[in-house]
Amino acid sequence: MELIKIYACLCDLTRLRLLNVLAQGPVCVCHFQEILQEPQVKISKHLAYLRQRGLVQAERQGNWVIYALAPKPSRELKANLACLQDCARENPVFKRDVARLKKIEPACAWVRAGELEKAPGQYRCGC
Amino acid sequence: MELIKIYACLCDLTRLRLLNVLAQGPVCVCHFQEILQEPQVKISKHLAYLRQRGLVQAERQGNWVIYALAPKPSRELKANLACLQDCARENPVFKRDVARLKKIEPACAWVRAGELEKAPGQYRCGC
DNA sequence: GATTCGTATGCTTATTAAGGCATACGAATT
DNA sequence: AATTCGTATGCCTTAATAAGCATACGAATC
Repeated sequence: MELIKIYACLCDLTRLRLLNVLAQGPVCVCHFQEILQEPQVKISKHLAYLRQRGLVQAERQGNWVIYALAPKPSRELKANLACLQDCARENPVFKRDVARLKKIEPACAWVRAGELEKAPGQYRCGC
Repeated sequence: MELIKIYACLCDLTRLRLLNVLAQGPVCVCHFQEILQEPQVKISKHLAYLRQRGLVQAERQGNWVIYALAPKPSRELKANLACLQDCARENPVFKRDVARLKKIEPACAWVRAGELEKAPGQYRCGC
């Protein structure tokens, strides 16, 4: 059942943090490392977990892989992500993550825009 | 974190069904068996799981143990139970459970009211 | 006191998942 | 071609969980 799958995705702190950040917009893996302060393997595996279950989408842009929330969420998923957003609003961990996101926002926007193709020789992320 | 605990409780179909039924009011274990059509051990263990994590409350009345939703749910719990109710509304499994509940409603009400004390010799549940 | 009923718990087996380490991969650079 | 960067995956260990069977428990009955 769809609902079970969703709740299974939500019952891990790392995944909750990932989804909370993604609610702000697409983010690449290295930025997640910076924001969550967690090792790359951990981030990558949880993103794979979410992707396999359809909560999240990945798109490669050069060296980076940019993740985003699923484009056409089911009713259940939409409702639960909204609920999570509501619950996360007052939580220090989630708030801190979003704060860190805002700090590196320029880099994220740059990556999201796909401008790397226009900027050869600058394939370093800076994370 | 509170949220993780909640989602862990929600990521099992049996527990989801239990909570959905409990949203209608207190129910005793044997009625759960009738409603969910699942063996007693399964029901009992999942109820214990929910109770240990504070989502649910148990009260003994004679031979029966009557379960109810936690009296003072946290903001997160309240939000997620509401979300579950919303998502469950259109699901055939959940709808069927509630329908079965309505069918045996009289017996449930009788048990809930604690009238067993006034009716000695009738300790049989009828499930 | 022995039995019955409704419920809970201990034990076992199988599945799933988390975390970390090492390594593989594709793309871009030199 | 070799290297570097960002990312993914295989393997391992450990822990958590689900399910079922057998059995224990408390309360009520006989």
